[in-house]
Amino acid sequence: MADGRSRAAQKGREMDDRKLRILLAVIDDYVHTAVPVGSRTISRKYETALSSATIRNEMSDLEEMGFLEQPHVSAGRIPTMKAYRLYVDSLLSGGTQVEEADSVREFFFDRVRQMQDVVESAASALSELTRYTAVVLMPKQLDLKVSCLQLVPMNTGSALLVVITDGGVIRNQVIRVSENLDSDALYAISKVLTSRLAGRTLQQVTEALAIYSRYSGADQEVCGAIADMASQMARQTGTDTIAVSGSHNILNYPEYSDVDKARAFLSVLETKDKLLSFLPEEREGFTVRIGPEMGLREMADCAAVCTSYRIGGGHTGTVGVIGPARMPYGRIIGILETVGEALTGLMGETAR
Amino acid sequence: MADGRSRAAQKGREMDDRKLRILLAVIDDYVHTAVPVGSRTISRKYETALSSATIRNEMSDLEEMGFLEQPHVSAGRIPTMKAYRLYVDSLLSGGTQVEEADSVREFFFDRVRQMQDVVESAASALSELTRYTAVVLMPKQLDLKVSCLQLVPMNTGSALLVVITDGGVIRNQVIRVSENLDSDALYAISKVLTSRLAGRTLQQVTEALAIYSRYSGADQEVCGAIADMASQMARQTGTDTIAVSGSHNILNYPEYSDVDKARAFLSVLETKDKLLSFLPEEREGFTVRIGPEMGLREMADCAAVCTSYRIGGGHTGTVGVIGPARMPYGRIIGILETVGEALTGLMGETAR
DNA sequence: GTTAGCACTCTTTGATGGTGAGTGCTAACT
DNA sequence: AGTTAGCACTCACCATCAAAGAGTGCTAAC
Repeated sequence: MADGRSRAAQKGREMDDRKLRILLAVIDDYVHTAVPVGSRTISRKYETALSSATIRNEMSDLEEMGFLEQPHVSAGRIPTMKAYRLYVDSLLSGGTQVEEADSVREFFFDRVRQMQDVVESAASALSELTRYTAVVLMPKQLDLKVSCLQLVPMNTGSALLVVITDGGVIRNQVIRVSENLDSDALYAISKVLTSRLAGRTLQQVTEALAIYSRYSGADQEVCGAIADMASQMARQTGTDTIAVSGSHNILNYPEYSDVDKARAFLSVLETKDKLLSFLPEEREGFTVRIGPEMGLREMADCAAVCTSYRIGGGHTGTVGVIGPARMPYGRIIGILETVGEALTGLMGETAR
Repeated sequence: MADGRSRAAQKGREMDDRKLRILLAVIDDYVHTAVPVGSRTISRKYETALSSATIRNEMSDLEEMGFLEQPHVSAGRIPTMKAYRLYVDSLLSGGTQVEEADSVREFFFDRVRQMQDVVESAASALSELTRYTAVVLMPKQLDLKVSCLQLVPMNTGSALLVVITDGGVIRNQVIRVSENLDSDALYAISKVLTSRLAGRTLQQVTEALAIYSRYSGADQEVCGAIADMASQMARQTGTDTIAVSGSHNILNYPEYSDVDKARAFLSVLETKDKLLSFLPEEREGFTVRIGPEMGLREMADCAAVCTSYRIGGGHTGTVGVIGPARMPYGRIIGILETVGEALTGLMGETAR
């Protein structure tokens, strides 16, 4: 029994180069066909030098090692979550191929560029490119500082309040103002407001205005509206803003030909909390969650590939792709890298 | 043969009150259960005074008249598109019940209100309330007139250009400006621009700026950007802006338990042209397209219920619900009425 | 260490027969 | 005449069963 642990007996249980090649071949084939892959397939399509029997032996070992499994005893093998994990890890350690950079950029240029818009078109571009579900998360920005406030006249009695923050986040809202304020008067108010409030966080603006409005009788109305908006912005930028696109792409994949499964998947995407639960905290590089790592029963056979992008002020957002565990990770990571870079670029531009 | 057309022979083919009641009962039952309904069901649940045999005779007549059909010879009956049409027409001629007004309004109030946002939250509210797919169309506005242009300083070298039109449509974009323009200088430019351009349509603004920029050397950059934006806005507001929400609700209904059907449905929603093809031109009241009236093979067993809402300037947008032909039209129409009114209210507010 | 051969397993597919819901028709009833 | 009971008939649905095919594990030979 003691030599059950000897080198010879262990031999079959160690990962060697050939085993790895076979495993990758199985993964590759399964990713494309979604059909359990048999030894003969590998023998003919990938390792033509080896016979199916040899492959069979190796696959048997790989199964014992936990990288493959059989849906039933006489079907081919399919990769386990552990196999995908290995596969992804090997991808991430090497460099990733970037080929689709051009088409990615094309997707962006035609569109209006403002924070929200950018986030949405990024999601839509990403889902179209990958044919999976794309998620883009706007960074939380609890410490946004106001850099400019301006009132733009609309009709008499109403004006558009524009707030610009250092992160480049722009928000505007229509407010009611006293009817005898013309364009110049509004501008004068804007200047005063900006000089007093610039550099403060949204939270501080809310507080400051509560005090300020006591002293200025006439503009009380305006101050109230601004305070409202500031606190609303603070709330909004403190919460996560999410853009999801291409959620129905999931229907293209046979693992979701069961409508109930598809519905479960889609309903997770609708539930902000659940969605956030498996999107990683901001961090460098790529994060890949596979199967149980997602932490949700409904997502037990899914995977999520995420990366982060930067906007001004040290804030980072998250962008990712969600699909069945059987995904072409290499391609996804390549696309995601480009999209992440494009986002960093565009957000920078908007923010500057 | 001539008296084959006599009153007696025709008798069974005329719609009388009892036939109508039975037809409505079949529709009602089928709408809720999605199962072909048999004579016995009607006899027990609806027309308890009549025996199943009598119902059977009437249903047979109704089938001959084209209001009912049998999926196969010994199944119950299901309503035809013609039946839904009759049903909807009778609903529309009477008043509609509005019960859910409160919950509709609640849905709106928490949200940011700006044109685009309003349209989107309307779609989302509508789909959540009805559990069907909701579509909201922003009105085309080819004749929008600029009422105000203003440059708001951001960092040095860039400014936010805000354009306000008479329809209340607000658009803003970051543009680069000469670095030695401070807040006051930008305001001065804004005043000049507004005074020269106010009242013109976006198209005219584009043209005017092409000329104007020849004379003013320094601000050429700014003018170019404005011209760009104006033409972009003109293009955008000339095109239809569509918000679709709850498209996956379709999966809740058994007629779409076939994934291929669901996919076909969803892909229509993604194709702007197809989507627009069955949304009615602006018109008063409710429009209901049923089955073949949709004009798309993929939508042959669907229905769309639409109504319109008004924004300032005589423009009207469209809001609608899409689902299987088997829909609780009464409820849908009620909800749609409230949403339409709410939209008219909110858009008015934004626009004023 | 690799491969050919073979028995075995288990899904898939198609055919078969029974069951039940629902109909149409006829004859009797009001 | 309109309504109802009764009955034969049809057809989807379901379970059962057998044949086919794909793929494996094991053994023996190379």
